Amino acid sequence: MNNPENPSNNFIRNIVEDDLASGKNGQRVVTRFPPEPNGYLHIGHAKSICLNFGIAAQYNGTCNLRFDDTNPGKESDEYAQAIKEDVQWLGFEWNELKHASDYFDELYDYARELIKKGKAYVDSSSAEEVREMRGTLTEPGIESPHRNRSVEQNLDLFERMKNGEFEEGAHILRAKIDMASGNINMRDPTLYRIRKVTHMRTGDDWSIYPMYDYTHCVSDAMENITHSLCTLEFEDHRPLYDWVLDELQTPAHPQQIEFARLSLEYTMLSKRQLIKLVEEKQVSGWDDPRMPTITGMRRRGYTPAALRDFCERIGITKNDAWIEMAVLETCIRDDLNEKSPRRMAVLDPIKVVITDLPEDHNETLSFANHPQNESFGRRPVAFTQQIMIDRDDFSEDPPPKYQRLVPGGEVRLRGSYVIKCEEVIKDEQGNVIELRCSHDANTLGKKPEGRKVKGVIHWVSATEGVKAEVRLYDRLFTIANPLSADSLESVINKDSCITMSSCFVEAALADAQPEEQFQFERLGYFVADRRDHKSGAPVFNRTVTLRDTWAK
RNA sequence: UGGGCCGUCGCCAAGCGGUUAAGGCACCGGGUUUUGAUCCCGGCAUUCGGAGGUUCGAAUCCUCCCGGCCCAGCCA
Repeated sequence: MNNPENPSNNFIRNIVEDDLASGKNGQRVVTRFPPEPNGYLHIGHAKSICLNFGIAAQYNGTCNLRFDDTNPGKESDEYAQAIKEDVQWLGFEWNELKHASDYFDELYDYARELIKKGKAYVDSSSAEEVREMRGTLTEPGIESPHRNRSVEQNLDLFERMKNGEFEEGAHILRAKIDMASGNINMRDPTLYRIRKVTHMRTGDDWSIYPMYDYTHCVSDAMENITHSLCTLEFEDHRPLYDWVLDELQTPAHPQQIEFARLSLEYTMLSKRQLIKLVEEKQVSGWDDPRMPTITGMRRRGYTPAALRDFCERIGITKNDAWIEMAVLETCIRDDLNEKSPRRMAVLDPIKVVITDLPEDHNETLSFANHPQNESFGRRPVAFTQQIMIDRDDFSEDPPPKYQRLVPGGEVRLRGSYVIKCEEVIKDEQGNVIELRCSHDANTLGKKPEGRKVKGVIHWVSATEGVKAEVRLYDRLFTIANPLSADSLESVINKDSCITMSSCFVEAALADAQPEEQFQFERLGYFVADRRDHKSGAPVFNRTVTLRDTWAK
């Protein structure tokens, strides 16, 4: 399953393979990823993107990117541009870039065909009346008084709707199916509504816009899609998808197949709710590194390869599955472990003075950039009399099995010498402000003689290191399913973003480029922030911590 | 209560009438290690929501029951 050469099967791949074997679509596999450009893509969309583009790639097919832009007013080119960027960033190339609005003319003509066949009619009932006549889940609906208008009258009204002669809400075009159907989608669904707003592409050309259920199947057919993959909530819409294509002489009749949407613990993948987080400024924007959006994850330092691996690992089924965050984090670590050069950074510094070294001591050490891969090369690291270590790596009252620095104890400075804590300096409040240590000059690249020193801690030269800001991110919510809470606000993790503003990083990090990724040894994987990082003022985001098996 | 769908290890997920019921994550050991990281090795479902039935043989077929999800936008 983890082997890209041999991906685990899923029921959709099985269907595609069966179709290929039977010659159903003449050996063609054509899929599409059809977002509405009304928001940013999130990791749930990534699942769909990987599925659609992945199926196409695996079976020598093609995949289109199609914007489902049938609801002007909610949609914008800004979103469309962002979606294109996200899909490309994830590593996919679409065959054709399409818009549902490309088919507005054909859709209109097909609607006239439906009217002529007596399969569609203009209803002049109000929205409320339509709702009342629809019935309920358990009771059938009743037929509209306008249901039996003549073809001529319907054609005339529909044309005048198109010409903008009526106000919004005055009429709708409905399919004439079955008001008593157990499937509410078949109770004379709306095909067109009047909307007098400017469309992102067609401007004011139209005053009627087709509904999703009518548009999607026709668009799929126009593009000769073979397998139209969508999420489970559209299962009930499939009979309508098929009804429309059965009534019309479209070039093809694609097969709609539904799979379960992604649910990821400790986050939330509802576009509506995500918009709220942005608007209410619970996060800094769509690309806040805590957001489950593609752009947010990118800024967080998640990689395209890791996200693709994640989508492969979680599988495709019809089960309502909740994926643990650990799966995602493992994918990120696996990729970054292999690809990230190592560096040292101290987030919460305590000064350490090596008292048995001259004040101007400055020794250049050579560090491997990757412990398992020599091709990463080496870098110089300055070791000086004054260094910084992380506050967590010193304790006067250590917990059991603590392997770091304690008063009178020894610890290895990574890649350097073994030091011993001789004296603890505190301020008036009793806070530790400095440690005075001695070093064993015979431990550079060698084990100390006659004793074992188990602990290894990272450090940065206090005089040669560079100041930096580091942002520590954590899960956005305190509970696995935030939508189950009374209010989102009550379950937001207040500690999900902690800014450490007086960090010390090794000099080699001053030249990092935005989006460049590193492992800060013993701390985790970090990325130079794509917006705020400057070479004179480095800013890093913690992508994910290292796996930590030490019970805290 | 109408219609549609789903139930295989803590979390995912293969499996499609004959397998000791894959694999991943998590977890628990053990080894290597100047990152408590990585890597390596080992452990982890006599059982497939439950009960009946069909069959030489059932997670796979049938029946009933139990649990869960979706649908009443002129949203997608």
